[in-house]
Amino acid sequence: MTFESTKSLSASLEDYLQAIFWTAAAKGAARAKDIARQLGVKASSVTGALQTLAEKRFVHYQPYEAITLTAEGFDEAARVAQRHFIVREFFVTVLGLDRAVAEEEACRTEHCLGDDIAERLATLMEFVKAHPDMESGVSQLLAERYRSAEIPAQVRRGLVTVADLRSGQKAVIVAVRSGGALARRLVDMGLGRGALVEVEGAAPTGDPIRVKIRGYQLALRRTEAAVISVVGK
Amino acid sequence: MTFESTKSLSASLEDYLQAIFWTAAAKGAARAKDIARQLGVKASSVTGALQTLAEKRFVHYQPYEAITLTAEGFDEAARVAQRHFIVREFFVTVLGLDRAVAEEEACRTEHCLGDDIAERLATLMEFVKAHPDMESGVSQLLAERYRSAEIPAQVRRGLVTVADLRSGQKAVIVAVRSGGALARRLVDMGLGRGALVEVEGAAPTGDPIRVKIRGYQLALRRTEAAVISVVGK
DNA sequence: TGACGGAATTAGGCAAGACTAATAATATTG
DNA sequence: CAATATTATTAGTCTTGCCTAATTCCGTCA
Repeated sequence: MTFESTKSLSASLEDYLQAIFWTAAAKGAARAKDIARQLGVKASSVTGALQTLAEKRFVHYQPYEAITLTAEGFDEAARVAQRHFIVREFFVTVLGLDRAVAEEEACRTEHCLGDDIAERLATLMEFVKAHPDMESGVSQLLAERYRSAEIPAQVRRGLVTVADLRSGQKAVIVAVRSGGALARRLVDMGLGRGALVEVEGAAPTGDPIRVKIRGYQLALRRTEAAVISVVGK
Repeated sequence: MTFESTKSLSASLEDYLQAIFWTAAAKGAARAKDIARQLGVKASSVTGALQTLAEKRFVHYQPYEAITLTAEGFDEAARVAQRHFIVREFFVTVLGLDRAVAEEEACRTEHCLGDDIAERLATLMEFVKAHPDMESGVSQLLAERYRSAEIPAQVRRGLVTVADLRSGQKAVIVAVRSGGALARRLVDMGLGRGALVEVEGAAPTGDPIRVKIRGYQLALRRTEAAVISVVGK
């Protein structure tokens, strides 16, 4: 028994499908050469990919003839292209990325996001566009945070702290951002780089926060928790 | 001349690094067996990956001994883990995804998003949390749109239409969502499934929209444009 | 119609990353 | 301390996806 056709496509095959999609839309059909040029691969690689896609019934392929998509191939290509489009527009309009950068990132992201997420992103984008105050609020916050190329590394450090974790969550400490005595005291308590902390709970006010580290329980003031940068699990 | 260490890691090696990161945080060091179990691979695959990671100076590795991360390995692992965390939390808190689904999607997405985008997502998430009206507005919109599992396919069709495109953008038509006479008229004008349209411009009011199709220019009323589902380029 | 040039295909190689099977090292335990 | 059990490593295979080099096909033009 042979399984000659599987539904799911690799990132690479999705790229071939998209190249055919756009070329066929513009010219009626694609030639191997067009595809090779678009994807930056050699013609022989295209032949191989076409054979695989034909086995999976996504393209009409006869050696030496023009290539077109089957109905399933068209649907599949349209889905990938739609994800690409939505993700890129989201990166540009909501996250304020440069168009060229967004395009490049979208080329990778289109292969790893499900349709479901792409649709939700589109909905979010629509919502943001419909509320100009939010659009400007977000873009202003992003702009002031990423004004300088130097900033991101600083921001990254402080993005998530023990104070941001939910009850029951575990995290690894990556830095204690505080000079002098406080930092030393925290490190002495075991709260150093690489240590695993688990948030046990917090008082209703959110202060203090009970954490567990190396088996010991500890109560941290919110101000202390907020200087401990972590990576959450 | 040999190049024994390259900076960039494959998705697979990033996974190994993360597995070591979490295990080492919990137990001080990792064993090949732990890693194999976490990643669902055989022990022999782990050995291979460790050799590669050791060459790249991301892990301290001596055959048969416990495995720990180097300083660079820790940084790299923390960055991947941070992307994972941010993306998952974004999927859950902003996009309203189920935690389990979000976790799974994050496992793939962590490898294809740049740190820059992850940070911007975190900023957006922070903004949303700080504006309860936005949070509830988005979640309400998402909830009513994805109430039923049947809906997504319907939604997908109508997500992007000719009316949503910017001037100069190209797109492929995937469906004309209109019964009877209008659909027939549009298809007769060449606006059928698979056709490439290019938006030439729109009147200041956004109506009518001038498009080019197969070399011909055409003016579409906004109501017409809005029933033509496309995939944007 | 036959020869040429460009385009496409085949054949064979290489790297990554998984696997199995066999072997070697370490741990455990009587 | 030796026998056994567990864990890790090596060796060799398979698949995917790219490559180069050699060959084959097709259209054009003299």
